[in-house]
Amino acid sequence: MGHAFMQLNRLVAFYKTMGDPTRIRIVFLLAKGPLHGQAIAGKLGLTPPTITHHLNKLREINLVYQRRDKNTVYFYLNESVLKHQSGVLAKLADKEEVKKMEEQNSENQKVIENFFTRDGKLKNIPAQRKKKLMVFEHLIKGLKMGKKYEEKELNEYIKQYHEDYATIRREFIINHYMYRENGIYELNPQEMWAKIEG
Amino acid sequence: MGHAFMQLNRLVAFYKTMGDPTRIRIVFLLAKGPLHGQAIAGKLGLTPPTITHHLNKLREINLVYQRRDKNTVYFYLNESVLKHQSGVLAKLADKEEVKKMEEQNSENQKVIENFFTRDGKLKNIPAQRKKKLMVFEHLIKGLKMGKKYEEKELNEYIKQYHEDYATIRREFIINHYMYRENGIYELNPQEMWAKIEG
DNA sequence: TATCTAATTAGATGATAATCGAAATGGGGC
DNA sequence: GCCCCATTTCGATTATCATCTAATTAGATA
Repeated sequence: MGHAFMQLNRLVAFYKTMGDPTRIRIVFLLAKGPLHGQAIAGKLGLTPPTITHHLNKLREINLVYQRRDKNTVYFYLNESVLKHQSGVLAKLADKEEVKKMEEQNSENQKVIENFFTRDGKLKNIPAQRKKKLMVFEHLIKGLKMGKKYEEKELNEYIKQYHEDYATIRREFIINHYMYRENGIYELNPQEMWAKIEG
Repeated sequence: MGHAFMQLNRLVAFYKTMGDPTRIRIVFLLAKGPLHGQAIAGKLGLTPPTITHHLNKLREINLVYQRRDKNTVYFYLNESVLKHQSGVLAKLADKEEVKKMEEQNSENQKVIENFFTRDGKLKNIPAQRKKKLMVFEHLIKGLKMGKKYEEKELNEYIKQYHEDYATIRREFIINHYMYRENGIYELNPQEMWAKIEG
């Protein structure tokens, strides 16, 4: 979707998951067609619990899905994810792509500079969706991954930047930067947009 | 190079290495141009020893190289490796490519069946280079990675398959499946061709 | 309901690895 | 020859993880 920010966590999770011989072999097997657990265990010479373990890892990064037939669970490869994630790093080998990313990065920075005062306050919430998201992504950088926030605590945090904490807090939820569970707010791990470089 | 066999180890090493946030960030930094160690450490907020550690890992998979200027070492990204390794898994998302691999696999199997007797002896050494390599790759599967072989021991192993152990032993060296160091033979780690599936 | 089978969970073990502070290395400049 | 500086090595710490065996779940069949 052409963002100046990247989901570093997802990318890392993908590569970490693939950095295991057993899982690579499973992916090669599934590329030829779906298989059930015991078939995989048999072909690889490993026990069923081990296969379950690895299929869980592969499912966490959305690389496999499953369908049940009677007692047997068939596992399928999700090819689009494979293609997409492999592509991210490949782009770095392409000078043109790198230049594009840099431009987007500086575009982003310009937006941030435009909408924030020199001492870090948000002047106003951008009307344009793209810019609005850039601003939100900037704001959530000050929040800690995995930490649970009381609504009051979150309001205080947002108020550092802008009066209308209620609107912004709501936008965080709408755009899936955070989620709420009985009154407690937390960053959405899947949506941890992190600037990759220092 | 269109082999039915893959360097599983190398592929896994690549993904394992990239499965770390610090190293991904280093790669993103270097994609924009070379940098020296302390610059990287500064940009990422880590200490120099940590950076050295990660650059070693990245060098092991050939993803970076370095050039020295006075006291400062500049690190460069090796783009072709990045492109190539990213491509391997991406191919699995493409039905056509998978079919090609399967065909090569079965072609390979046919060659093995043609040149070996039913009880596993090698009938003769193929004249055609491509087939010859397939046969050698089949033979070295019985050797252990990392183990050091006396010449006599290696001869014995080859003799299981074929009389002319001297020729075959020499071919192992010529084609870089093994290397020799003062009389001791060992599989070349870089050339451990492993069949990916069970 | 009893039983079979495939899959999963739980728990244990052994191995690998990210990071840091402190110390060592090694080339450059004076 | 001596000091400076970027880099590297060493050792310790802490955390993660692949794999197994044993036990459990749960759907299907009879």
